[in-house]
Amino acid sequence: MSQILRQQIEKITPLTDKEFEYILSHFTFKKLKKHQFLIQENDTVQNDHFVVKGLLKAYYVNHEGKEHIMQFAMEDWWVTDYQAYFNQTVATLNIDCLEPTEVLCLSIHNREKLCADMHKIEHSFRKKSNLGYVALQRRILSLLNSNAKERYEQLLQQYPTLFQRVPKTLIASYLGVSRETLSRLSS
Amino acid sequence: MSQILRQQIEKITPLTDKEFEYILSHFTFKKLKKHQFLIQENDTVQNDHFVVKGLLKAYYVNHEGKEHIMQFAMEDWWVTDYQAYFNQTVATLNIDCLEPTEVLCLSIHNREKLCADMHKIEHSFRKKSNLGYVALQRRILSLLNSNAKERYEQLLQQYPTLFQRVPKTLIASYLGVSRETLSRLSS
DNA sequence: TTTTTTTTGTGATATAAATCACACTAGGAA
DNA sequence: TTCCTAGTGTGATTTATATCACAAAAAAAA
Repeated sequence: MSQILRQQIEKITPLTDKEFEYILSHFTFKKLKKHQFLIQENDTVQNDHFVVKGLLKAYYVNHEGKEHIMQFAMEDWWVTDYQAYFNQTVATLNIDCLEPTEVLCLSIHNREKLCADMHKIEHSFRKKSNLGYVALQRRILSLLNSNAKERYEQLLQQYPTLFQRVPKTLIASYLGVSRETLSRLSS
Repeated sequence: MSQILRQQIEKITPLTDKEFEYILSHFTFKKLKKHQFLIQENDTVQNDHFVVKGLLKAYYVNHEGKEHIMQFAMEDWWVTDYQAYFNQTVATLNIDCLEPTEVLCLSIHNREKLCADMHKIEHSFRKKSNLGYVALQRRILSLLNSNAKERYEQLLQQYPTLFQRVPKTLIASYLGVSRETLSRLSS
């Protein structure tokens, strides 16, 4: 079950069984129902979460009550309110489950402990973070450079499986388009 | 002169003189004139660059010849085409100098060597990358959630010094607004 | 099954922002 | 100094997209 986590780390650096066991001992397991919140605005953010199974959305709700999706997270993805998690402040994002979900939770304390104890794992986290940075840059470029239709097509190409699991309304909210406009585009 | 680099690293982790000397030996120094390119589209990207002095813009030019600024970089900032740098592919961005500029260059090979040799420096790079990730998330949220005027005001608040050094035309290009619209906003 | 909620499509209208066009200004270069 | 280019402001018009409104379809709940 947690093999999916091991596989992810081992894409960057190989581990012995002992090492992985040690790493895993720093995580806790959490099971959530559909519609259940992982994090709500103003919560203190204890954990980063590795998705073992399921699908979540992390989103910001503005003063008009409008949602904007920061990220989706499915199997093999990490999700939390990173601003709050890294700076140990209060959440500005909400994260809830679009499907029944299972996650492995890593507190900031355990994360830092792991990184201090095991150079390997710090290496792996650095690499992951670098890739994440590049992915966000791509998204920014897409927002700056492309119109609604182009952004839709780019997303469709990048994450084709997402479209079978997520309603269009939410895709629209991720792309920064109204659902009506998105509906007109795909036809 | 390179003390500015040391200061940045030491915000995360203290260094001995020896350690810093060792780190610095992995960098090369480069001096550029105004309008000179640090990276051009289709270049192979050898280095990440720490700005010691000056100001640069990293931007994407689309098929219509329109520029979109991915980031500015001034003193104490890092800049390169990260997608190309980390994946050792060819640049899609251009980076050039808005002012006479001095940078310290770190090849990907030396970066990885430093990180492998010195757990401390890998730690520092991980932390930096995490902060960068959060900053990009904020920018995405700003693009999704705010109109031109709000984005302008957010930027003004976040980087007030930038506005004294960069023409409004470029601010517009960073914000994803036409220069005419930006001009009408600020009045 | 029936009922209720969520998701989607589509018309009509409003609006923010882009584009085109031109003129004015200021700072560097000759 | 004079020229020239980069930067800026502003009007007129167009365009992409948001918003409002309603109905149909699909999915979930009872």
